[in-house]
Amino acid sequence: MARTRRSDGGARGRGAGARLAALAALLADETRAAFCLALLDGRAWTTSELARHAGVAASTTSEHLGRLVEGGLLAEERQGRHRYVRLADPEIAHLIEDLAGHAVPAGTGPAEGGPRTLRAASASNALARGRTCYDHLAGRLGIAITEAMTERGLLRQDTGFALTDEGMRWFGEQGMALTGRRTRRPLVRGCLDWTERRPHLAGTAGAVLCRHAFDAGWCVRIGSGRAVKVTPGGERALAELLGIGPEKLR
Amino acid sequence: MARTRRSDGGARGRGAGARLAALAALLADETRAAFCLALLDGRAWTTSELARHAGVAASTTSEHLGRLVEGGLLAEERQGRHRYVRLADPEIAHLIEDLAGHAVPAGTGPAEGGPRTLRAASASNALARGRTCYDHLAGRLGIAITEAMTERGLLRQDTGFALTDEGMRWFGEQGMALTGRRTRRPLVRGCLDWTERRPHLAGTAGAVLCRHAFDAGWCVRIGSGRAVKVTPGGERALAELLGIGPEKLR
DNA sequence: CGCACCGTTCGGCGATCCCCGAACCATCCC
DNA sequence: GGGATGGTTCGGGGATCGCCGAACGGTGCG
Repeated sequence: MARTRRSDGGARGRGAGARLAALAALLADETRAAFCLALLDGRAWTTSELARHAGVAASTTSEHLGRLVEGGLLAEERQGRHRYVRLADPEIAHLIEDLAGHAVPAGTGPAEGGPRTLRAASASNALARGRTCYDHLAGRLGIAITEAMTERGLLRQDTGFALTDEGMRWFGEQGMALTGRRTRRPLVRGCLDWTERRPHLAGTAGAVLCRHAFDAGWCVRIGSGRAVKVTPGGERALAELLGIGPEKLR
Repeated sequence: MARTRRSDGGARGRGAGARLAALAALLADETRAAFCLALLDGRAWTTSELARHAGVAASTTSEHLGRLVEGGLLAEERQGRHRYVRLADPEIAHLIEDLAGHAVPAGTGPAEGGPRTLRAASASNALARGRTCYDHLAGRLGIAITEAMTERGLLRQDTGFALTDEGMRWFGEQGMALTGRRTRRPLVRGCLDWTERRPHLAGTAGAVLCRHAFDAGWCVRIGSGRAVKVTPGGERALAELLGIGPEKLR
């Protein structure tokens, strides 16, 4: 039951606070938060996969997913007896990344907590080396590309975050079309990398570049997670096109 | 008592979900959300002011503020018998703005809900015309400035969001120093305006410009809220410097 | 000093929330 | 058809949360 005694005060429309609270409440549960973080890999998960991942019962998962879908954070797709869910759109993904980036306890660096087991440590290393961040590249790989583009004058980060004219040409020369896209999504945006603490290329251009990197065989996914690995051919291509030395990718 | 049965899964450090949930929980209450939205005006409020604004008891307010401060969202300053609180830093302000921007119910346009009373309608109009968004200018005023700068080649929004070299020079010519600032805050960033649905200038440059606008008498605050009004002198200055016609500010 | 005011702490009430297991429905496969 | 699997619904239990009023400590002012 909604309380009604709220002062409107700001006159920005009654209930702006209530709507903000409702949105935040969707992420204010550990289990739902774990779901959203898992879905940041950009793929669609089934109910039972998420249940196993978070360690809760299937019934619990079902209810949580219902709320997340109704709240607009997730989109669902039914296939046979499976219910696939994924993040509703890149906007949402960026919002969650952003929020998660602020959720690290103050003062703790990248080593934060630290993995407990050997297996976890190696997985953590792989993620730090290269991973996808929803639909673009992050980790040292993403940073290396972003920095190299900046050094080569394709991207400027000193007065904001935008492609230069050369940068636009470069995308075209590589066969990655950026024109003619009519979406509300920004062409370029910076996305703060929580392992590297620096922005990497996101937005439509980041997504196109990521897709191209997979299509051209520059990198491949490791296992079923978000981690990606640069192939030998990818190393050559990145060195040739952007002057990225192999040591930047280790 | 924290539950311990979580699967780590992503190996991104146990408890990433828990931390995200804890952060979101701070905003997941209608009263706390109302506090944060009120504090988006960039000023420091006292406990009792916020209590009156949100329509809750002082004791309730005190407890909420304790949690928000402990969670790092708010900074506090004690002065005599008053406790002043404000948003901890511009990062936090941007995070809340961003989250609030996504909290509008899908499909509802700027008219959303609509003010109930005549007084609320006039206040709402004033806010739509011009307001501060934490420490920079928003509303039609903020958009008009941003668009004018873009048209004049001072800012480019087509391939991201960044000042051009001319833009950097322009700031210097106006006596607004942007160099020599060494903060982790980005020099320029876009901030989505929820009444206009377009980005306006934020970041350090946005804050400097806003401060200059007040110092030079281009605009003044209306009453005690976030709304601002352009002065006659401000109209002349904006027309002269950026070619902004007075109709853009109505 | 004495009064007014701001803010905090504490006890307790009511509501909500999160979880699970059990029962049930739908789908797929043999 | 029959059995296995994925997903949902429902009831209930346990914990947390948000709120208030009352009592209390500090500060400022006449």
